[in-house]
Amino acid sequence: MEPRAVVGRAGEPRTRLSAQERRQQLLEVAGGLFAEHGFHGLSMEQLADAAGVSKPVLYQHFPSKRELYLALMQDAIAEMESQIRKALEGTRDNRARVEGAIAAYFDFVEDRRSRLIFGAYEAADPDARDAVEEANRRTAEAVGQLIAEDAGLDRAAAGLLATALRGLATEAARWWTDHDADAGLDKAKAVRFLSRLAWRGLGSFQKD
Amino acid sequence: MEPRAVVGRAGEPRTRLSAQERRQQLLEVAGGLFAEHGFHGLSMEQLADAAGVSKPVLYQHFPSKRELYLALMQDAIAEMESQIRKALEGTRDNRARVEGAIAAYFDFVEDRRSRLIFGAYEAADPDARDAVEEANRRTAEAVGQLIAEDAGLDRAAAGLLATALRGLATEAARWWTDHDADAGLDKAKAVRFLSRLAWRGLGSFQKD
DNA sequence: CGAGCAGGTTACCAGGCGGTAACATACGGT
DNA sequence: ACCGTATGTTACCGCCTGGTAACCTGCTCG
Repeated sequence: MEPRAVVGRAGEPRTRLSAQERRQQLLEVAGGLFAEHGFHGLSMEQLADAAGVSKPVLYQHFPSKRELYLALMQDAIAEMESQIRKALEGTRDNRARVEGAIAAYFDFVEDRRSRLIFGAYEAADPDARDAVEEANRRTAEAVGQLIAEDAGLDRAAAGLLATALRGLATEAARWWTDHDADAGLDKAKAVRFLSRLAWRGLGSFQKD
Repeated sequence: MEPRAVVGRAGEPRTRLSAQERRQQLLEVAGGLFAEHGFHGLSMEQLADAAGVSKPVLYQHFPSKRELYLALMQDAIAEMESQIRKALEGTRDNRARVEGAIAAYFDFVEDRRSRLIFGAYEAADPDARDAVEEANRRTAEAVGQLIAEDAGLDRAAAGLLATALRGLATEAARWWTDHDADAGLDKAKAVRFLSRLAWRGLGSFQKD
């Protein structure tokens, strides 16, 4: 009945955990390590060791390495989509939407699990690729619709612009997380900068 | 003395090639296949088979899989940098520079070898990651300097904007290569669209 | 013509990895 | 107290893959 000191990784206590607790712990450890080393850079044995557990325990909770990775990825994707959509739906002011969505990307990229998504482009698994592309497509669809509405563009053009904005936000966010230390530039300021860039750029397509 | 029918891949003729010819052929085949399947998705044996040759021949020309891949990647990176720099140095009109650079990204992304670069984010190899990041840093530096000059921004801000523009161009270009079929949108038009977005966005930072 | 060498092949090895069968042990209910 | 079951371990397998040693062959040139 006591919490029994759940150990993060490679800790000593070594107590038995309930199935649910163990599963949760494994998901957390796996998320971090896969994000850091990539799918091929991490073996199930390494993962088990890091979690302070033996390999078969992993297979008690997940049917295969691939499925474990995919599950983690889907989760990260869902998290990202949710944050973006929240930013888009939280207001009716398009300027605020742009800024909110960019901020959402920045927040998400700070989470190391975001690497699971970016790393997935390695074409390795078609399912992984598809999952990411589907998510991108859906958000581009949402953004594109807003753009199309107020600029009178066709779907193709709107999709292109939406994708361009996603690229702008993600790459800038990734750069920022790697360079905020040496480039005294706080997140809020960076987000404001990019919003300005994006918003003014979009302005050139305004219908009215 | 005759050309002896160099065979692209898995062809029947099976004639001996000179070391140089063979090396060149292997580089071409490897470039295509690595781009398509990724580093981990292609074995040396598969590669050898595809080239119509046995495995040791590969090792006669390249010391290891890793080095072969890295060499191909470095080559792709050099190609990309060269095209971008050409676009930036070809004119003094900044508007034309933006459009030229975006067009260069579009051209480059159409080359399937570009996948070698994007796929390299899989953190697999630190050297691969570093090579890509260095290239990105160098072009961001070049672009950032132009931006900084005409907008009076500090290095950090200029770097952020430059990175954002790179993200905009690459992601849009990748999207376009995947969707040009279903979204009747020709390249020139797409490039013009994105240039407009980028240029107007940059306008908000103009000094004067 | 015949020998030497560049170009190419077969067959193999060692190590790592995903995955599993068989066995061991802590813990809660009665 | 004790037993059943959920939890966990040791030890192993088979396969694939990067890489190599040993051997073959046909073109070229004296």
